[in-house]
Amino acid sequence: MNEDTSRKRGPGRPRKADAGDTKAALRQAALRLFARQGYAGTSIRAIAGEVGLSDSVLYAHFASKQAIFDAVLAEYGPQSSADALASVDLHLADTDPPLFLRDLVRAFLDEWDNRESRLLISLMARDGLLHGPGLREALSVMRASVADLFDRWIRAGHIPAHLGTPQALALSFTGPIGLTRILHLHADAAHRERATAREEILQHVETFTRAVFERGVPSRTNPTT
Amino acid sequence: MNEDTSRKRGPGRPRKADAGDTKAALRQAALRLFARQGYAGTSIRAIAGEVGLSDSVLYAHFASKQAIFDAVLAEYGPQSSADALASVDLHLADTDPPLFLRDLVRAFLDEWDNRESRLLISLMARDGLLHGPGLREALSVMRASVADLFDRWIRAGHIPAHLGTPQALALSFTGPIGLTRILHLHADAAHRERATAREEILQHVETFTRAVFERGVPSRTNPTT
DNA sequence: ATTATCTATAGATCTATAGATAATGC
DNA sequence: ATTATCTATAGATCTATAGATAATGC
Repeated sequence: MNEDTSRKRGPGRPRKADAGDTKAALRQAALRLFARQGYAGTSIRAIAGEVGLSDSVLYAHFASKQAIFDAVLAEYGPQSSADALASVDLHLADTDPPLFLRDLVRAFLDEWDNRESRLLISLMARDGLLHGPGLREALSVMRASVADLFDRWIRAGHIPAHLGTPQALALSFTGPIGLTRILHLHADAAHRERATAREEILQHVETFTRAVFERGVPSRTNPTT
Repeated sequence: MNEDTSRKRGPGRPRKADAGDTKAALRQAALRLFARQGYAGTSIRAIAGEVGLSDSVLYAHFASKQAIFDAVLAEYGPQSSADALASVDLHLADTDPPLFLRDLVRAFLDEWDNRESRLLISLMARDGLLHGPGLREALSVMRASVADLFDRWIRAGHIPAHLGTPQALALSFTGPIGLTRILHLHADAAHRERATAREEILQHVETFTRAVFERGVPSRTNPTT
């Protein structure tokens, strides 16, 4: 996608053929290195080196090291989760809530499994970003919208009212998903680890819907030894 | 507990009265700084400065910077959770599982709310320790023992067998707890944030037990505000 | 003699800037 | 003239070591 790094560079502006989007390449390299080694553990030199350029090139594109980090976060940071939501059939939310939740989670899992999402998780697991205001707000918005769904389902009789508040249900539902994402869907996780994580999340969704939704329950099963 | 840092130090071994446990003081300072600024973001000098000593003192107690980090992890790192388990009445596990779970979680919450546990969480939210083998193994052991409980309860008829495997139930139960701990029970969290986190965890436990346990509709336990 | 601290310093590395160089676009 | 790169370097800071200094314990 980018420059031919095997060709030796000299001073001066490169030929048009060698151009490419240097700034974007630097941002991507910075994301990779920040994710693996953290902010303080990543040097300007290392970022430039990844792209095959001289150190000082960074300062032609960004004002400072911190500015690079900010640019990375702005580009890849906590997004609105509109993408994953858009791919779900919202009609199901009223007709078949368990199926709707399953589809919703599947859509998020697809989103979370790609390389950039995983690099973002690795990045956030460093430099204290897990405890920063950005994630807190993103999660707060997310959980509120899930709580709205549960509120609707309780009032429609799909969920018994005595189980808990919509907010409590939202935490019980999203908690295992969020934890598993943070712990296992990161950049350094092997394929096997990620596959297991996805399976466990889907099993949680099944367990949760069977335990919570009114209609999914066959009348009474006697415990068999 | 430690030295009187207001007194000016000169060269040479300090008077006995000023002694204190320098190595422990250095470990504690290192934990604080590593938790707040990460490994690469914390200098030998900063650690020594926290204790009010000269930089090179570190090398009288530890072989290298990395050795300090390792010593911190060995001292404060992922412990066996024996402490929290010991304080719970194991007899309840057979007679009143929901009450047992509530007590168990309360014991963990008390443990997790102290300063050192929170510093450890902050430390792990940096330097990639959330994705390291240490935590993975600790969590694996923990989840397996919770799964054993659920297995027992399913076979004793306390939980319907159709809801899910003991492993799935263990994830559904521990997930929201673990996520909330990681996100909110850290060193920089305000008192208010932590109190809310504890409440949410306990609400999840109530919701979960009501949804999962067979006898879980003695409906009016008590109105929790 | 041993221990625990200090000062001084070597050598590496880091961020950032200054100024040179060469291709581009007008 | 502008843009995108380069080389060279300043100044700060970092880890680690060497050697001095003073209290302790035998």
